[in-house]
Amino acid sequence: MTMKELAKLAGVSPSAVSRYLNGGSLSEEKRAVIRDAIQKTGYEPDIAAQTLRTRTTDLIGIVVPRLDSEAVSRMAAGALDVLSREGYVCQFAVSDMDPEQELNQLRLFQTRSVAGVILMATVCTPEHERFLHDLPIPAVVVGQKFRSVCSVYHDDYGAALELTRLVLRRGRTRPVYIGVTERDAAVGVSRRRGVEAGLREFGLDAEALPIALSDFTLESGRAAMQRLLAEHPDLDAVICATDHIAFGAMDALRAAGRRLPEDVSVVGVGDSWACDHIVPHLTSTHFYFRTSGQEAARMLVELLRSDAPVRPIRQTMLNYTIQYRDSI
Amino acid sequence: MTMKELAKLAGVSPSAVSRYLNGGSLSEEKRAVIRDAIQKTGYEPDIAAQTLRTRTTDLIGIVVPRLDSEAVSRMAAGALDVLSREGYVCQFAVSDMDPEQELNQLRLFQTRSVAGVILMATVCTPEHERFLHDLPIPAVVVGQKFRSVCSVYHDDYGAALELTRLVLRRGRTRPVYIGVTERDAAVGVSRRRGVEAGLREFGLDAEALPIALSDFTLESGRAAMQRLLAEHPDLDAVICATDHIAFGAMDALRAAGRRLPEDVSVVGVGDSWACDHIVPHLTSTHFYFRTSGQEAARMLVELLRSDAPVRPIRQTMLNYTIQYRDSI
DNA sequence: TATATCTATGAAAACGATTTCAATTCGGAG
DNA sequence: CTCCGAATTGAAATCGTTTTCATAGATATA
Repeated sequence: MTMKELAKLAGVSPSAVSRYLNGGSLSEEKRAVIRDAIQKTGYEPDIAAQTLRTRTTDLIGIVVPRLDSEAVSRMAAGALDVLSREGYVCQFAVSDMDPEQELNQLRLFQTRSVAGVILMATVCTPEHERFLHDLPIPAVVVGQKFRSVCSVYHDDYGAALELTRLVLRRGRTRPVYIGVTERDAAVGVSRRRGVEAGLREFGLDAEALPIALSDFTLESGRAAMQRLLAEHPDLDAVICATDHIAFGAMDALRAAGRRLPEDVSVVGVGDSWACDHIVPHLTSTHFYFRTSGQEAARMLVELLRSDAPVRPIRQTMLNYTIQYRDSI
Repeated sequence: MTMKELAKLAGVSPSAVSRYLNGGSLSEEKRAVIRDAIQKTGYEPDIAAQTLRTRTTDLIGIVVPRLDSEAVSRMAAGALDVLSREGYVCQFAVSDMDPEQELNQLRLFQTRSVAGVILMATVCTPEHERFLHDLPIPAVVVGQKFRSVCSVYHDDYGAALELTRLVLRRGRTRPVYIGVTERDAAVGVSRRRGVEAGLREFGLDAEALPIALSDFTLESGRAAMQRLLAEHPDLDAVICATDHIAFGAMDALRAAGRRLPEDVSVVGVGDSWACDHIVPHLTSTHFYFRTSGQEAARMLVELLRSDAPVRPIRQTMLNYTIQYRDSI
């Protein structure tokens, strides 16, 4: 059923139908006739023809590092929630943690003529900044702070700082840190800096903080913990960049015969649902992942709807909540 | 840059360019000229125009009950993996566990002229069967068995049966079951039936099995456990329809002063990553969620690519692996 | 050599909407 | 009664491709 057929059936011109749908000036009688015809036929306009003609879509591209991760899926759910409520349709692509892939997927989306994109970034390189800034369509970054692009991110520094204070306040003096690659400005750099700031507050030498690097998996966290245990057997606290790393670290500590939390305090970041169910319950900071996705989506919608010639670059940092549990 | 402009620049007709891109008969010289022109201009054909003209797309719609769930996100990741590798683009929609919404979202996808759909179903009603069977585009269901639609599902019955055997073989005689709504044929019905079959194998009265209903949240599992504890204080085993329910049940049992696994055995289904990290480690069955998503995607691709007039209805049941841990 | 079958090619007709554009009608002001 | 602006209307152009269709040349078959 095309608009032409529908028009013939209603005894009007296609233009009239188009005006009916898009709100042009039209007499009440025609309006009624067309309404009836649509009612009867269940006519739906063809989206491909519309986009070809109007050169606009309600498609949003979302690039995520991976889908099967608690933090990411919560962000994605938040974004999808808001966007579909606002009438947009979301296309997802996975970058597989590869910065190059992130850009490739964004390029791919462009050729699919999406109206805007959301990127859950794992890094913040000058190339990324430039690419996103020069993108001809609105873009919002989640999870990393991009100076020249709209972004929504978490208070990584503050969360790590406060967790560190919490640990040191309990009298721990030989903390170690398990972090992730420095290429990740948010998780890799900000959280480490927060920890170092916490150490300095307590008069400790931040330069001397033993650090092991891990990726985002539990297994890798376990391995990192084992390395640290070998080098610093007298450690009495472990600050981890993510909860999963902390879970792995706890495994390794237990396997090494350390009592938790008597011998060693452990903290993570992210407040995974499991924090409350492993033993001991893991102290962590709650990050509002779903909210960050929703916020990014709202930002994007605003950019898409605004017809201002120059678009403001808006940054939103979301706060966190300390979840004090038994692991310290 | 349109095809027309590109053609003029190369000194050929638009048809020639189209033939170059789609493999029509074309002389080697023209081929070279066009290649150069595309090289130079970076021309990309317009997708909207293509779909308008050819009436085909490489868009796939995927409807999931929710995105932020371990099982779902793993399935989704598997599907996305295969589909994007095969050159398709995936649009996601959330049904929010509402069977009506599942159909609505599928309808929405149809108006967006997707080439095919994957539905992660929570129920299997006659209406769903009919709707999907009558869909003019290929469809694959994941997680539920639909007789008249291609589907990929797990061996819910077998997994529940074998877990029940495991529990009873340990000498437990007063098991209880925490399940989910019977509207969910896979999780609600098949798993319960598996448990009942297990009971009968050991000469127990399946009719007398105490059952509490829960939804898919940990909190709800905890509440269900509390109800069962109140009514059957002498229970010595809890079989749970999902791992999250089991986690909640373990919380409630511990709160009630029961020792795990000495006083009560607990088992779940799904093999959440956390099974290995809560205490006691939860015995469960591993389901190949990612594989199910991949498999569904492969099925769909096959349907899309096949030009056979009549499409076979293919069913795939995936096996499971018992993960024997300390909770029993 | 004549005829039939290919390949190579561009002009032009779709695909299904929106958006000029020009024509018509209709009030109301002069 | 005439004239002007606004509201209605449909014909036709347009968006950027793909796909006939027709034609011309080339090659193969008889």
